[in-house]
Amino acid sequence: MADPVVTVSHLLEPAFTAVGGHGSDPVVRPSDRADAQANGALAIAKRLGQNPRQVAEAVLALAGPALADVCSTIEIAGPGFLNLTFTDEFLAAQLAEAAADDRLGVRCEVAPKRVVIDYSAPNVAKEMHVGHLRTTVIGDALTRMLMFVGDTVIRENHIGDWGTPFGMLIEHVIDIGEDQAAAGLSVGDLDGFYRAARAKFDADPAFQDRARKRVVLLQSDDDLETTKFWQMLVELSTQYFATLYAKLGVLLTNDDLAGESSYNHLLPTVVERLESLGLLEENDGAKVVFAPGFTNREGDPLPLIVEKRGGGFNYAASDLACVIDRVERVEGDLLLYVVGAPQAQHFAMVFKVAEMAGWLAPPVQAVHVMFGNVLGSDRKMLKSRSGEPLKFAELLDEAVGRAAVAVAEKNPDLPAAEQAELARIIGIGAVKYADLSTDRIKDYVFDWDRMLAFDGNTSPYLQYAHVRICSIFRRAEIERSSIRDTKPAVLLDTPQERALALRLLAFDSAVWDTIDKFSPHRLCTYLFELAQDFTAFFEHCPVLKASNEATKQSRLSLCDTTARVLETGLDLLGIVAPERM
RNA sequence: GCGCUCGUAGCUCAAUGGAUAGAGCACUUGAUUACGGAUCAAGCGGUUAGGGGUUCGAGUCCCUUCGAGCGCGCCA
Repeated sequence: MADPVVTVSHLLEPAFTAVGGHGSDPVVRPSDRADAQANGALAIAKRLGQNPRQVAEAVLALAGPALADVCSTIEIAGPGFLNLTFTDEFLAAQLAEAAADDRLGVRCEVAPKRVVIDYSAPNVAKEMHVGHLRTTVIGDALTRMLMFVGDTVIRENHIGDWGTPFGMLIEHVIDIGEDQAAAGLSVGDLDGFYRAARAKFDADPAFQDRARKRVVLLQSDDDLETTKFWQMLVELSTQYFATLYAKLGVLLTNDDLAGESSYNHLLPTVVERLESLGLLEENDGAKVVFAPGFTNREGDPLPLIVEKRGGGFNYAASDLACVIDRVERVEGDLLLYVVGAPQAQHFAMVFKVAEMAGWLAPPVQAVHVMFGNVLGSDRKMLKSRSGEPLKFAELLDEAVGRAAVAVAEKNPDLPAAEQAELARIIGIGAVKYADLSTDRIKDYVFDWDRMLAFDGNTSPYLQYAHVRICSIFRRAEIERSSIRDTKPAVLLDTPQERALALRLLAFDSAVWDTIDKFSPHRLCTYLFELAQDFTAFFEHCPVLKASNEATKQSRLSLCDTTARVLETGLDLLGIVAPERM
């Protein structure tokens, strides 16, 4: 057990209290009712079997003198709560320190991790739909944040480029001719192509037979013609994906592709290793591993099938190979899988088996970063007007189109090219923010009007706050960087300035909070609150017409720091902060 | 049947086991000769699905009932 006095001093350490937050035992945080509240005394009281109020008083007696310089008031509030109110000088000093930092006061991980993050994962020769929106947007935001705090992040786009549908798809290519297939696929009509193949497969037994034989040829890996057609399908699809990623503005490129097929060579190894460990059992003709804790419909133990009856591999084998590859070759120590919630049981079983086999062992950790569905206003899976799954590309186009209408209305004088770029920034930002701003685990309701509104918790509201700051500097013809160079003293004379300063200092804990839980909505909430604090400041505290020069310089500094936090924060979400809109 | 994830204001959503459960939208009322009104200030709105339990303290953890969605061996 830790010495309670040590814990107490740690708890109230001024540098720690100012930013409110991140650590193995965070017990101090910003509060609306005081600048910081400390409630760790209760935990200590519990351990020692003492009265919480007495412990709080003891903490106060111990820490009070040390805090006298930085706190204007320290008081016991409630049975174990300490309320700390910081002095303006202390806050100003903390803010100056944060503003001078490229990371705006966000501390880097002491021991950077090597993170492998698996996200997006569309299927070859299949259209991306809204389901891919969440994994792509969430995965990308997490990637940016982990990189920001110093981790090494390896992106892997586990595209579906293998499996039984490819027999059917390749036969369809052969039927309609290579050129026509290429023409159809390159315009991005992946669904039409897939549907045509599927229809033939369902209707024509002879075609089915050809498709099955073609799968065997593909998997035997030595039929040049089959491989050529397969490569063509993969290449055309990935080119199409790349255009969508560029449109969406995510970090993924073709360099990040790590399709299922790339683990084929490891599949026999998976079986061999499981076999030699004695984990593999024959069951109903298949080779399986029984992981404890999983049962089927009848209440019997549920196996993870690694090798199918008759010798084929399925995605469980592929995912196990994937774990081996990511741990042993890539040397990741944190494996993130940004995949929908319906896969929860699958990943639980794969991780369990990987643990049993010793492939996943501390400190290496695998996390299924799961997420809920995107719903329409009817609370059912989001569909297009025609009732089909909404295509990713259509969704992005509509977002940009809707934003373009608003941009044209508000900025009629801007050149067309600039309007178009703004529409893209605003439309795409709105889609991403709508997705990121709610708890990923829950389903969320997709609503065009709400996400593109300029008020409420939306990206346009955040972008607008940034624009207003840029506008101040533009009007005054002051370079933002010049404020950073002169480093004026920050004065916190009004409640709005004080609230803004405290919020700016909480950027660090917002980022870490988000990373600890892999929950981007926490950063969204922070940025929204920051934008609200800023607009309140903007309304009440004239900057350029401040009553004296010192106040003006101070407020310019607050503006610049706010703009940088907004810009940086939005960038961590994959959203651009424009200078005008 | 078993399992997973949910259930918070009229609507959309927040809330590390901590103080009087907070925002936004909508609605009502105010504010502009200020740096972009794409705004701000205020009001209205709650038995956190129901019931037990653990705890100094529960929206949060445990049990249970109800409701919703999704999974449950050779697709991925």
